[in-house]
Amino acid sequence: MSWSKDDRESPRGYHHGNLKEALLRAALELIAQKGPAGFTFAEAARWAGVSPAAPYRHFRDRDELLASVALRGFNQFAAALAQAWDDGRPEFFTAFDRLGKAYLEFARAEPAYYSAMFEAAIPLAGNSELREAGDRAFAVLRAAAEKLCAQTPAKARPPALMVALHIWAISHGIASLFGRGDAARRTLPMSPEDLLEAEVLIYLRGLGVSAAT
Amino acid sequence: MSWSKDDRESPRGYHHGNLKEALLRAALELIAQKGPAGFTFAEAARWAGVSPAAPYRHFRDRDELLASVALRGFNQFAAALAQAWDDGRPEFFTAFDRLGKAYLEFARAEPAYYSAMFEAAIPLAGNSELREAGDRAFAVLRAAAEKLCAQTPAKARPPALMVALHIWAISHGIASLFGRGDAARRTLPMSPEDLLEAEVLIYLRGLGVSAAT
DNA sequence: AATCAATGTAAAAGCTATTTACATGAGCTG
DNA sequence: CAGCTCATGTAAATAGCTTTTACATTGATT
Repeated sequence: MSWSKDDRESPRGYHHGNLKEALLRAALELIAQKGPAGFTFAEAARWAGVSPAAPYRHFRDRDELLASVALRGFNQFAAALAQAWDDGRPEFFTAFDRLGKAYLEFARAEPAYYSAMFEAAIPLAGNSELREAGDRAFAVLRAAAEKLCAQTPAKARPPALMVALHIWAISHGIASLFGRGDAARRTLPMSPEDLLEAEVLIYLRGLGVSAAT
Repeated sequence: MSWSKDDRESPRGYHHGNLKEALLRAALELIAQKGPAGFTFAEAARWAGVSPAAPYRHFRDRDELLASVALRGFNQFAAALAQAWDDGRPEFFTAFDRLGKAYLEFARAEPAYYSAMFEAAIPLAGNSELREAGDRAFAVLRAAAEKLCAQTPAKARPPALMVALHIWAISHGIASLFGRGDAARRTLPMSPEDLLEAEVLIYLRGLGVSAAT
């Protein structure tokens, strides 16, 4: 984070030049430090070196800034998942494993984004952009679930949508409960990654899909 | 909720008589309405009909009230889970199914408790009471996992602790993502209960445990 | 060069959190 | 029952946040 303490006071004239971006960065940093609840519009402004009223030229209110952070988070999340999944190449299991690890990696590396996305209780209604970004991220899980279902015994093939939701719930459950170092609310007998991998393997076996050893 | 709008203004003298309790109730109600972030110490005081400074006689600060709500939540949660599990009576599968439903039922019926418990980012350090209450709730899942593992083929019997964590992650994932009506961030092809039941059945099959039909 | 629109600022109103000094009265003590 | 004390409330003050409004500045456009 090269911008973590310096550019906030880079000399500037009356106009900031890139305030919107600066506010998004400041918000992200502040959320990382104090959680979505502790983050303050005024402090983000201070961070950017502008008056407390300036942010209102770029965001309707504090909540819209938070929603913008979440939006950016979903976009990065979708990109990270898509890159990890890589359309299932070179073959399903490796890609699927990468996908799970990427999920946890994102939650751990970007706890601020993750909590803005999933714990800030941002109302989806009236924010189609945000919903669509969330959908794009979910679409990756959905695509993986499709390929997973294809590996399943044709007799009792489950709906891919359901499987995608299951995978999501498992990943989110682990990321949310055990995935962020600071939140370490409980000491675990194994890493979140191992916990997730084991859980997914059991789930896959339940679906009748046997993992490559 | 018989106390939802009346007893807050029941005539009283200089002393409230039961302010601590009234504040806990007010906080719960306010969190239910506006989320843990929107809840305000001052408004809880107003709700109880006392001055904004009065609550400080009972809670160090706003966070301690929030933590007390979470504590009460964990206690009720533990009780609800324990009652549902009922030590696995009359037989494992019925009890296990009840347990899962009770988990979701709690998250839906008491979203305020649930979010105070899991989404308010209350630091566990220095609050052993809270941690212990959480542990008591988890102990129920743990006990169920023990009995579950007993049903498992002895050859590859997984550690009960791991299984308990898996069950918890699955349940929390579904409750947190899909379990609260208001949060309805996504339309589902099935109810959270059915989604959870299907997921658990698949997981159990993966463990080599076959459900009674 | 004159003007406009975008982007900042200053100041104010109305919240909230929290502290401090003071008030009240319930219950114990003698 | 009188008196005292301590728990529990209140009032008032400080400090910070959010948001609005009226005004200032300046980069761009014509």
